[in-house]
Amino acid sequence: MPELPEVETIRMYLEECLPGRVIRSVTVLLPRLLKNTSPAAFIQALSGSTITAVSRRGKYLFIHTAGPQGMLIHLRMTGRLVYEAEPQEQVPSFGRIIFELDEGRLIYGDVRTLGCLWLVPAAGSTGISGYDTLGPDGISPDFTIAYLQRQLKQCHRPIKSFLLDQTQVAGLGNIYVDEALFLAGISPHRRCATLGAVRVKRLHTAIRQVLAAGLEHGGTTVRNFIDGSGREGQNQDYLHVYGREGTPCPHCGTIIVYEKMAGRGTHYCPKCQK
DNA sequence: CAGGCCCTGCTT
DNA sequence: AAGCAGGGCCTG
Repeated sequence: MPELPEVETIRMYLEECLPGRVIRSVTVLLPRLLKNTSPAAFIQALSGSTITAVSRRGKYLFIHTAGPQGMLIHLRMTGRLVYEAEPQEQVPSFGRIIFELDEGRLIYGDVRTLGCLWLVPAAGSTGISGYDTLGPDGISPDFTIAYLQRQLKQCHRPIKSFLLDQTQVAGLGNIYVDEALFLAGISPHRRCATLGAVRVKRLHTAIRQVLAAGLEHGGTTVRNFIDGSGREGQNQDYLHVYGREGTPCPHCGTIIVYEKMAGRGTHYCPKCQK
């Protein structure tokens, strides 16, 4: 379940490898991953073009090219992008789309095949609604305390649901939301509009903190995550509540609770988080 | 607002 | 053999 830190970890690696590389050919092993184009149009548009940059907004990766079209990718649950400088004989496990480059190759792999790839215009809006409506990125300067306070004030949902909403803040997923709420001492059930200024500020700090920690540790590998070079992250060793139900809260010793909220597994300390 | 859907591999 | 993992989108 790649969230902002995992996607950014991948982006940073690809940014080292890909710019300047020419896409020689594309093999689409699983056409249904292409959401707004046929395999033929996809291959036609990208073959021969030179990759210029790799950017990220929220959990989306944007592979920019020198041509009129770029590629937008969402890894969803189990997508992965791996660059092989020296391609092996066989396609790696779960390889779904292969980009042969002038040097090496880029492989989009996906166990559960829930990921999405789109062909998008190089400039202007992409026409992909999930991307065009993203809120400020969780680690960007645009995501300010004032912005957070303003949005929360007019929202009556539980805070967990708000934080998972990519149009409010981009990049948080289930793991980092549970962690941020723990650090901020806020219950996932808490209604947004009832949060006072002190707690909003604490939440803002906590969001920044968990994302920074995730990045610093190369992402969180709970099940499937590997980075652009095929390595696992280390941030799972630093989680406070996610996946720790039934164990004592690191602050007060109360047993961490697990329950379903809006279809998501939710982990929190009923004593520390109010 | 909750719940279903998509998906597969691992756990129970 | 069923349950579970859940991001984003869709429906009721």
